[in-house]
Amino acid sequence: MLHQKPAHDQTAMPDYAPHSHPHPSARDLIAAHGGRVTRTRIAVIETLQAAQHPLSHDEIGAALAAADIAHDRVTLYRALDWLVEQGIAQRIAGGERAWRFEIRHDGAHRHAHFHCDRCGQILCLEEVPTETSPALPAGFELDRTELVLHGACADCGRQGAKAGTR
Amino acid sequence: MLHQKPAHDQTAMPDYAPHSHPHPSARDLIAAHGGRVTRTRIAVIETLQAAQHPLSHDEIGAALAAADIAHDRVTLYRALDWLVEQGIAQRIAGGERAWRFEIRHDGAHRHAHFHCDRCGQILCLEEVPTETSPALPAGFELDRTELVLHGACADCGRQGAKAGTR
DNA sequence: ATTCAAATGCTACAATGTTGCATCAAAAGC
DNA sequence: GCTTTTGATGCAACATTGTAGCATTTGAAT
Ligand SMILES: [Mn+2]
Ligand SMILES: [Mn+2]
Ligand SMILES: [Zn+2]
Ligand SMILES: [Zn+2]
Repeated sequence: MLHQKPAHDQTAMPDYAPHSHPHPSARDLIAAHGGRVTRTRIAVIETLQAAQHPLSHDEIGAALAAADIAHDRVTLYRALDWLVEQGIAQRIAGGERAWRFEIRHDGAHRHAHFHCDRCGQILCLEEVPTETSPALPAGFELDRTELVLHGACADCGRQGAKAGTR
Repeated sequence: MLHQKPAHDQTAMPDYAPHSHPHPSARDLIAAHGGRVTRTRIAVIETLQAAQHPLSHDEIGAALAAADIAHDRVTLYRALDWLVEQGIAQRIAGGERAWRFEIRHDGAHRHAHFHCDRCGQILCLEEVPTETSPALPAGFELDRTELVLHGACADCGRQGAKAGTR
C-alpha cells in the first residue's frame, strides 16, 4: 500500500496543469458515459487528469487516501476497469508488472512514453507521437498504438553506468 | 502450469524456422557471455529461437517439460532473468500482467508486436520496424524502443464486434 | 419517500514473481 | 581423472497484483 519510490511521490491532487490541455469535468465525463457519479470515480479521474505520468493502482490509492476518500482495493480496481471500458482512461503496461493508468487522449494528443529500466520511472513524451498504422494481417483491427522507449533516465544514467538491465 | 489458449500451443521445440533468419548455437551464446552451459539455459534459448511469438514463463516451462527437462519455477525465472541481463533475450510487457520473452534482435531485425486486447494473443510484426529515436530530455539514454499495436485479431474481430475492451 | 440497479466493501482466492538457504554440478586447476 | 570453486539449481516460504462471490449501501429515477 505504500510507495516504493519516493521520487515519483504524487499523492493528493496537485494544482499544476496536466498534459497542458484542459480537461472536462469529472462529473460530466462520468454522467456522459451513463455511470453513477461517485466520490471514488470523481477522485480517480481528477487524480489522473492532474498527473504528469501514468499512475499505478497503488499511487492512485495513495492519492485517494490523501484526499480522505475512503475506498478499498477492489473498489479502486473496479473503478479503473470501468474507466478503461468506457474509453476514458487507458491501461499502460509499464514495467514492474503492474498496470499504469492515464487519461486516454484522442487523436492528435496521443503520445509515447519513456520507461527507465533501472528505477522504473515512467515519463510522458508529449512531443513524440505514437506512429500511425502500418499494414496489418487481413482481418486485424487496430485500436491504438503504444510506443515505449526503454533506457535509463537522467538520474539513473549518471550513477552506475553499468547497473542491472532490469 | 497449463496453457489457457490451445491456439498458440507451442510446446517442444518445433522444427520450422523462427524469425526467418538463422540463430547462433545456444551453447556458444551462453559461453560467449561467460555463463555456465546448463540444460535449462540451452533449452530455454532454443525454445525462444524457435518461437514465432514472444513466450510467457508458463509457455516456456511447458516446452521444457515436453522436452523432459526437469526444472522448477524459480530456476526458469532465474534463467530468463539471466538471459535478459545478458541482452540475449528481452522482456515484453504483453497484456496479461505476465512477462513475455523473445530473443533480442539487433538493429535491422527489430520489429513491432500486435496485441489482441480480447484474447491476449501476441503476434510479431516482422515488417514493422520500431521507430527510431526521437528527442529525449537531456541525460536520458535510449536503449530500445517497443512498439505495440493494440486491437482485435482476425478471430476475435469476426465474432462479437463489441465485446469487452479489456 | 420509495424503489432498484449500480457501486461498494469484505473475505477468500488465483496468478505471477522474489528471497533465503542448503545442495548440486560445470568447468577450471591440478 | 580427482579436487576445488563458485555459479546454478531446488525447495519452501513469502510478496505483490489482480479477481470472484456475495451481502450491504447508495445514486438517481419515479
Ligand atoms: Mn502519458
Ligand atoms: Mn517478436
Ligand atoms: Zn531511472
Ligand atoms: Zn484475439
